[in-house]
Amino acid sequence: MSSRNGNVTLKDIGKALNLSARAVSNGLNNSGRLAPETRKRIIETATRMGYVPNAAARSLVTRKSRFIGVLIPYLNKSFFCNIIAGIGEVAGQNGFMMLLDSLDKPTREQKERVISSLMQHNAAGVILYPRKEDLEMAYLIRSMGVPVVQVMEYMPEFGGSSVTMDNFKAACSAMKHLLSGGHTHIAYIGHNADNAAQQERFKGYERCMKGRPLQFRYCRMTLEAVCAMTHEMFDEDPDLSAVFAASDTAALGALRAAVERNKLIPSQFAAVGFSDVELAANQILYPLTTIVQPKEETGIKAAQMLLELLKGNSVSPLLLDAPLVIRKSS
Amino acid sequence: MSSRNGNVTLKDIGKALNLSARAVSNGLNNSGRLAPETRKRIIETATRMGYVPNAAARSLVTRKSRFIGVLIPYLNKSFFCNIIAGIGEVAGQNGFMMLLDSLDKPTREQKERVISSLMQHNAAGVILYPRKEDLEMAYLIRSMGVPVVQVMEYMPEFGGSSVTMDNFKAACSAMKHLLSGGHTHIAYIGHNADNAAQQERFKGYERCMKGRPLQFRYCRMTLEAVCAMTHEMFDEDPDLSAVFAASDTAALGALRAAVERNKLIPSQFAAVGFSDVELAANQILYPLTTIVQPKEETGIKAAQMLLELLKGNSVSPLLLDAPLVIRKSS
DNA sequence: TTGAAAGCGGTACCAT
DNA sequence: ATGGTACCGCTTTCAA
Repeated sequence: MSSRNGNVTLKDIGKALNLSARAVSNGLNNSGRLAPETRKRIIETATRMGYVPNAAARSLVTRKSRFIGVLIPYLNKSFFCNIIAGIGEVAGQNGFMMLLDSLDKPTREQKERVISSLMQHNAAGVILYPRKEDLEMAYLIRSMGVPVVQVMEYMPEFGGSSVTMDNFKAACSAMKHLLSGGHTHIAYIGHNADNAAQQERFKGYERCMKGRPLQFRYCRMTLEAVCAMTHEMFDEDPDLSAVFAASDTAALGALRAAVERNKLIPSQFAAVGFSDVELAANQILYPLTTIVQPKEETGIKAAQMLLELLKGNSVSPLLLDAPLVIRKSS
Repeated sequence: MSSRNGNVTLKDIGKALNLSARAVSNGLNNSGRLAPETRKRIIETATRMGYVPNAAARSLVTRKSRFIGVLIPYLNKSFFCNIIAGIGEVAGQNGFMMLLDSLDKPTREQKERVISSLMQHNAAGVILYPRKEDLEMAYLIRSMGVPVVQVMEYMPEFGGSSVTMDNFKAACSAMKHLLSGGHTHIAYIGHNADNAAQQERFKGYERCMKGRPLQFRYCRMTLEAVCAMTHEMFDEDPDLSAVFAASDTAALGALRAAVERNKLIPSQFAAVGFSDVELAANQILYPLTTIVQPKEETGIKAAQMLLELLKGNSVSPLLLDAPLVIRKSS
């Protein structure tokens, strides 16, 4: 009698209209055969009585759900939130909900919990920001018959559907920009070398340097660590005048080192980052030139792709453009 | 036969052990009376067979769910992600999932969709970052018998459980810090005045100014807008030497204006922000002194509070401390 | 201590 | 075109 969940069932509506539950179900779902007149009366009465379908009951019998599992490494970084925001938008518009799980702790226990929650709720599909260590989990999910869409990164061993961006091309556009600024001593700062996207960025750097002496380092992506490392690079090559970094934080760290050495930005030192996270544009002094990873768009496209997959349609991998936005750091 | 959702049911396990479904259910849930020996065998067999409970079936019969609705204004800001990360952590540890909804579009349609999704899935409880315009929705949720915990902000008209922070006290600690730095011409920059938290921050400013002439503005919280406005304030009061802002972005905007006027930071101009979002610490030149809103902790405590509520325990509103972190902007 | 059976709210198949 | 009915997987009440 409590109004929890409306407590109005199909049976109730049927009783009110002298119809069977089945008729009401068909009426509301636009399925089956039904006199248009009846259908109309059903819909009217349902809204009047405040009917709300029970997702659990429906899911139980259809063996389907309207849940999209969303698996990302971290929840508390704006980068991932932006992707999620895109997914959530499309999901919501289509009556789907996200089941969010972060994979920050790569323990066996956490992975099992994630898989378990997806299975318990019978997730219809999964959107995954993949990392090497998640490969096994991805296979497990697929083996349950659940379609997986990879976003932003891509595990070629796993294959399948994906929404990614052209890291090589993006890196080249960043490099061309620096080269056209007259820089010749350009260093690359990356995060790790065993990740496809990062490798592509480095390849873009390498290619555009066309045989000029390379200078590159891999470093933990904190302002402080990168700053210290950039000082080392200055010591090594006093003519270093630009950095292309595989992340925004790294680019900012390099800029800090340059500022500490009293170099003028951007004439004596320039930096280009990668991602366009919150930090990039919101610098007091040197808003960062960077590659704009289309985070929200990636989420949107991935959700749309997954919905197509769920309809049984086939889809092709999608490669989005990542433009360069030029600000004051270059 | 497909391994989707394991497809192993209680009945299957019962068959394998020559037990009834009920016995198995009781065995796995540690409920009912059962021989300890039997219980052990049940659990063993269940794990061996890869049993995964069907959340829909359980929810259907118990009329409960293990979903926590999480309602926030925006998904694509790090501030809210940090709160969500805290909630998700506790939820996951307790077998709950978040149902995330953002209320960015304050249309009737979006609100109905949000309510509908909560009802369809029979959300056990809701964590809400409240804004004035969400009051009606909050009442609606409560009227369905669903407990609501407010986080970060607080609608006194609505009352009930909450995890917030002492904005007045925090503002005072920021002001004391500025005053102890010798500043006397201190301005306040706020966002809007019809929000309890913001009002408290202003009150803290006002109180600490102890009758000194106040200078305060309300402004859209973008770096550019605040920067322009700060220039106006400098024109009005050339002795202005510090700003206490109700947000980090605003503080950064003020700093930019000061830098543009060639003021030395922090000796000639100081700024203190509010929140400690990603941007604050990650500035190339002037990492921001700011009040640290305990975002993740707020999420954690709110989730724990909601779980207590769901157990039928009573809880008291929680007021967290928000420390000042001193960086280079002051 | 355990089994049998009913029923949660839907959907789908089989009649009529 | 519509109604009756079985059943999805689980919990719970009643019997044994």
